[in-house]
Amino acid sequence: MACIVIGSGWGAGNGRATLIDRDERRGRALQQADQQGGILRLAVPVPLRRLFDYLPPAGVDPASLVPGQRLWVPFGGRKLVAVLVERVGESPHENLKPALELIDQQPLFDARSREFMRWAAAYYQAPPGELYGAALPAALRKGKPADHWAEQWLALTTEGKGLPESALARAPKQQALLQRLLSCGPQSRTALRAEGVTAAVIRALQDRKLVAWHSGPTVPPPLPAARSKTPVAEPAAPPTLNDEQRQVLAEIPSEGFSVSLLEGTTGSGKTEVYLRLMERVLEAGRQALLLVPEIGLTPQTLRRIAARFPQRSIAALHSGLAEGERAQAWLAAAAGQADIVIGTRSAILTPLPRLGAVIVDEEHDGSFKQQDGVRYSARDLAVVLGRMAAVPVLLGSATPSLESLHNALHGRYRHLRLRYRAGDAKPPQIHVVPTLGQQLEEGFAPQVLRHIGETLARGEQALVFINRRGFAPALTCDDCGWLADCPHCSSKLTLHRRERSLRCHHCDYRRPLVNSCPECHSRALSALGGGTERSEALLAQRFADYPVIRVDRDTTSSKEALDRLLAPARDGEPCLLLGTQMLAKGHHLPKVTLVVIQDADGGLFSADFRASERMGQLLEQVAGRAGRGALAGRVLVQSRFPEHPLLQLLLEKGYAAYGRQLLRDRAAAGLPPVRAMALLRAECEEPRWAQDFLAEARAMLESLAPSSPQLQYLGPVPALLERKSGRFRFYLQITAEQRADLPPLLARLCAWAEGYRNRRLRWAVDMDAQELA
DNA sequence: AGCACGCCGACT
DNA sequence: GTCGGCGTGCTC
Repeated sequence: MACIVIGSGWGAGNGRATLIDRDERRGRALQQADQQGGILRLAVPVPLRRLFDYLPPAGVDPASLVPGQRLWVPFGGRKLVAVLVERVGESPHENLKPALELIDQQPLFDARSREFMRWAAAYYQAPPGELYGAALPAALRKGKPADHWAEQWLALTTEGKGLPESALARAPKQQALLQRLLSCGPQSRTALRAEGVTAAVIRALQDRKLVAWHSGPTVPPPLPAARSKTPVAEPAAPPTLNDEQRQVLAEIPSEGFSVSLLEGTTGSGKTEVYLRLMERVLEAGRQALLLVPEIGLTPQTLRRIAARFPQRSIAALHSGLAEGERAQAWLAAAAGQADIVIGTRSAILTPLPRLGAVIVDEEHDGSFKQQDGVRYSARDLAVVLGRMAAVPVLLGSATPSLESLHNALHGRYRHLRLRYRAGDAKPPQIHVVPTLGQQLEEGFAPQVLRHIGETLARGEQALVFINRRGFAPALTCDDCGWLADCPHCSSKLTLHRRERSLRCHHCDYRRPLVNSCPECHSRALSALGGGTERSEALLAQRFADYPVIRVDRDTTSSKEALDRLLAPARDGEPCLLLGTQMLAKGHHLPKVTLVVIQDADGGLFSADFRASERMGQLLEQVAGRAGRGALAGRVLVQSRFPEHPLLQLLLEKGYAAYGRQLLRDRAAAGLPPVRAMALLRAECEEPRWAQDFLAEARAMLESLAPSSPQLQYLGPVPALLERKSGRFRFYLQITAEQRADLPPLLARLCAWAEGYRNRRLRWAVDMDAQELA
């Protein structure tokens, strides 16, 4: 019998439509009343936009199968870890296979988390199995048992609790630990290890049967009341709030769903607002989730929060963790044990049963949008999660994304502002330095070099921002005009002089540097343009008496390396920092009083409509580096077009006014966030095939939903980088007045594309795409 | 995605 | 005669 599947992407057997079908189903339901929910509907980690039905594994009591657990399942000749999403009474499929083995006794994903995943999969057209895969840490994704990683908690036994305070006077370390357990409740093994409590001390108390280890979920999180008296470590004294901060906090509701956009200048004390909101959440006995950009999860950030909440269990989820540590932190979060969960993008997918608030720091940051695989935006999902959990969401930034600004200006988000820099820091003075017609030295105007020299001579620090790494972005032959380009991409090779190589920044191609032209053998080769390496050479020679520190992906392999590089700058000695975006964010460098932006023009004339937004954010963030301490800051912006109205607006009125103007431009052009946008991307070694696929997709869509003011199509158009790693890339752009119109349309599009026969073609649907690259 | 099955070229 | 290329189809 034909089964009509409604195009929700969750096709396994819902949506039978006719009366006859309904009658039949009633009959079947009666027949199967005794095995209600006897079929398991699972998310299997394959790139297919549907769930798969199985029978319970042999020898497992069906009553012990609960949605949210993992099971091993046979799948087309292999064995995979799947997540039980729901139990159903019947399946449209015949010959269901039994699952192989139940992995978890306790479910890992609670009901709200599963509903959240369902929503996200439908919105982003993501295969549910891949979304669950993205949520799980690697160890659990591979089927490792959860209890293996569960946190161990040290707790007092009944005898231990009954002990007088004066006990063990001759063993001060044991006494201190007992006191700690008495006043703070059970302590995790990691916390104790971090504080230097030795195994010998614990063993001694264990032998006296005063304390015992418990694993993971069996120990409930200690009650807040039990911890507040006699804390072992005195919490770092919270700074007093200024009037603005107090007012902002008063406006963030404690209960129920709300979204607040906190637009706060660099140094205005956003972090303190986050900490106070977290405090409020923790006091209510709930979990706080803090999302930070990839670069923002530094040991300092963690230390600051740990120092503020010494009694609380904090789970940090980031890529730097070993597999086991990550699984442990994730499980602590999912079991509701961790009070504070801090993480990058994927942390939004972690189940948090006691969630009390979601905070997104630097919400404009591009790293919140996943660029491959499941293309979700953690910032946007934070708002969805807040709605589902009925808790407040706080989005913070000095330079809000136009998406959030748009929502705030339309009253969908509360718009909160922090305008004053805390302490006595003053806002920096910004000047444009015209470069057209000037005699530049490796891209620097003479007066800029003079200012750098004066700054260093005063014993202060200068920061030079250059948007390009390497020595030069192109190498050419002066005699025949040969240009070194990438054999796999439509791009030029970047010259790296130290490495003596030519490298493509879009794929992993690299070749040794040549010193004569491969075409005409002329030795007259010229490096065109400049990057960080070239500027470093000039500045190091010009300011030889001072350390010149270059920070880009080539000098800085890890967060630790960045920390090490920046150490002299933090010590406050006069030095010159130069680098790429990496330098723009987060580091507190009070001795920096001069910031130079070598070239602001890239953002003014780009084919990517978001370039101007990013340029404004970058400029504001970089300028925020100047004068964070007591010293006044100065920002010099080099531009060939000092009169450009956008640049003028940004420099004279600041990012707030600039952002509003960009929003008006986006509205006029019918672009996001004023209209919703999705892309169908296609790439193929044979460009014709990608274009044909997209053209057919467009024809299919137009027959389904004709183009109108509400819904518009553009394309196929070539991507900004037309060829990458040997594949030609094109996209079809779909914009809609109503965001909600897109997901159902995209579901039909995916259903169509899944049936498209061309194995060499790769395609992807990108809802709310951030890059046209 | 992965893995089977299937049908045409150069090799122990 | 087979080993193996990758095109096609399927995974509850």
